Amino acid sequence: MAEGIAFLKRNCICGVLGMDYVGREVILNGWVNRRRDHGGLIFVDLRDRSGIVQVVFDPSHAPEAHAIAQEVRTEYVLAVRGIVRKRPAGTENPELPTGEVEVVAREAEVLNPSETPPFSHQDRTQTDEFIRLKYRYLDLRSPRMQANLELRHLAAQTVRAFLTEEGFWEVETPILFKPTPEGARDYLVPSRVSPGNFYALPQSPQTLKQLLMVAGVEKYFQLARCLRDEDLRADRQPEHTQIDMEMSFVEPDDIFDVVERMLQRLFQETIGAELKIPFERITYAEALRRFGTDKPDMRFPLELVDLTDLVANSQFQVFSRTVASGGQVKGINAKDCACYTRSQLDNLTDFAKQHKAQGLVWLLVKEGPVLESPVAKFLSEEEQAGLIERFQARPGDLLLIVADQPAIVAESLDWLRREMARRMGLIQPGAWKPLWVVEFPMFAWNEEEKRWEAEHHPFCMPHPDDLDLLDTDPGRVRAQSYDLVINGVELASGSIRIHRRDIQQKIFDLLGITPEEAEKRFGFLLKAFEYGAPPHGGIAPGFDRLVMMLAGEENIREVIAFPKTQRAQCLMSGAPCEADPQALRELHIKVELPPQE
RNA sequence: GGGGCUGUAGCUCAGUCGGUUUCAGAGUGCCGGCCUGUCAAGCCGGAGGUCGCGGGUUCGAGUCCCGUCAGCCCCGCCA
Repeated sequence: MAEGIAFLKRNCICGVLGMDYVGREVILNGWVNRRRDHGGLIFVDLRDRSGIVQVVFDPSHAPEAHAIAQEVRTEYVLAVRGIVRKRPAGTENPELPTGEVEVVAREAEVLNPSETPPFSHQDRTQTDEFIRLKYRYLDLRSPRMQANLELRHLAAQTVRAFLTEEGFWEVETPILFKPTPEGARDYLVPSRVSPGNFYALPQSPQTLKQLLMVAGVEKYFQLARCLRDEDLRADRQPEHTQIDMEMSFVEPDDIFDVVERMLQRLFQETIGAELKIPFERITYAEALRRFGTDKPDMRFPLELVDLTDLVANSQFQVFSRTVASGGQVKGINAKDCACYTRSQLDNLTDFAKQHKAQGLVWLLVKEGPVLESPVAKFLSEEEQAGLIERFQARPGDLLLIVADQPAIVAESLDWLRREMARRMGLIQPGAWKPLWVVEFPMFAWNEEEKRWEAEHHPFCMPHPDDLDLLDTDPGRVRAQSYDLVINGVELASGSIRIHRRDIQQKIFDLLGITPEEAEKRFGFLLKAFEYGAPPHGGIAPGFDRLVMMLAGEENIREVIAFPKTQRAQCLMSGAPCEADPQALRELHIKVELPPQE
């Protein structure tokens, strides 16, 4: 081997060292995690991916190695040859997995020095994310990020192993493709050899996986990168990974079954958590009625109670007028919260108003039970008794009521319900409550554009009982679609697809997609469906969100090696950046920016 | 496209009412010295700042106002 390249190569890793290694000579390679210079003895905590071990440099035993240890600094890459020995009595470090032993250095070699790092994961402070992202390769050295990367890897391997056992094939689909029918903005890639034409980066492999069903693959999956040019959030990146799945000859139950067992195994093998299967199921309509949202957090009760009929003729006009104008009156019972102070109640009212409610009616349940509230005098005895009964209220409870149009009642009470669960400490740490939400509406009415839109996507199969409604009342058509919600987070979305040309045509008609447009956008798919498309369906659990959940992270960036900022930039590399003029010429692209001040 | 929070030393932050012996400060890191059992080593010393950037108000701005840039959170959008 050439001079300067040969080095003291490791034959052991740091994290495994323990009493069973005592007396052995090992060679370790790693980074200087910390150095403690006592003038005579120097201690170096050497770190590799597996962990940290203390190396002792003693000038009286190995002066040359000691001299090198004097020169090294944090994050230097170091090779050490030495003897593992039990630490002297009283100097063991119980905080460190390898803390019973240490390595007495005989020889050391600096494999590479390091600049002083701009920040250290050993600081007790939390480094600003801007700095972490700029030096992401340093940030990824932290135990937290290493653990997240490993967890993500383990999750991917578990999913692959499980689906392989179930007979799925992993098929890679192209990244350069056509716009997908998902409704988000596409990332476009210009074609050099076909001037003026563009690829779209896939928002999902939706059409391709359906083609794989036509192709007879029967069970497909892919850890698929999905790209959408939309604004970012704590749980949204421009590129994310889905466990994309599709199966032939299935009904929703078949898909639920395989996903439930997959997640059960995934939670078990990554974090040792037990998911009970089958998961609970409710319809979209029921979710909205009971929780005000299509992704309810089932870790706590606080269900919405409907009072609309009870107060329809109330003297309290906030209630009766709302009902008369087609609105609803609903509320939640916050058990044992009647002790809330006036300022706490005002604070809750503000919270409800921030989430679109016009106001919040609160009633304290006192001994009797009787209701205490500024509005109590407007409520008849029957109404008060009815409220107490309907809320199953007991002295000490706090009733929170919103009267408004149904959508606003749902939204504000959903927020209020989650906020009260937080304030009341109703969420048990480590609780997992998966839930299938089924039978989403097929269409949503776009008021601005005065037309129907697909709630999921246009290849979603309508509920068999609702096929007639396609002609008469599209708004009531339920889709054979389903979401998987865990702890209030939407984790997967899927459906049974349309494999019959006549139904597909009807859907396109309703969505206002002309035959010409359908031909242009998905002609390749429709054509394929004419050659014996099997009944099929699928689902796509969001892999980043899953890992985020398993890792207990609040932010998707913590489980992605090189994430982007909210402005979709990579602070480390500076992407996106200007293109080379020559490259633009070859692509026949002229950049025209808005005038600058 | 909109709302909110943040921006002061490499990093994490304090900086009160606009001034005066707190106005360029602390901890940590860094550099140097001492130190043979530390593990957040210790002790002594030192260097280090365009207070994000631009403009304005004022006798005087880290501090007040306007604009702008960047990061984060949220709404819209989207999964």
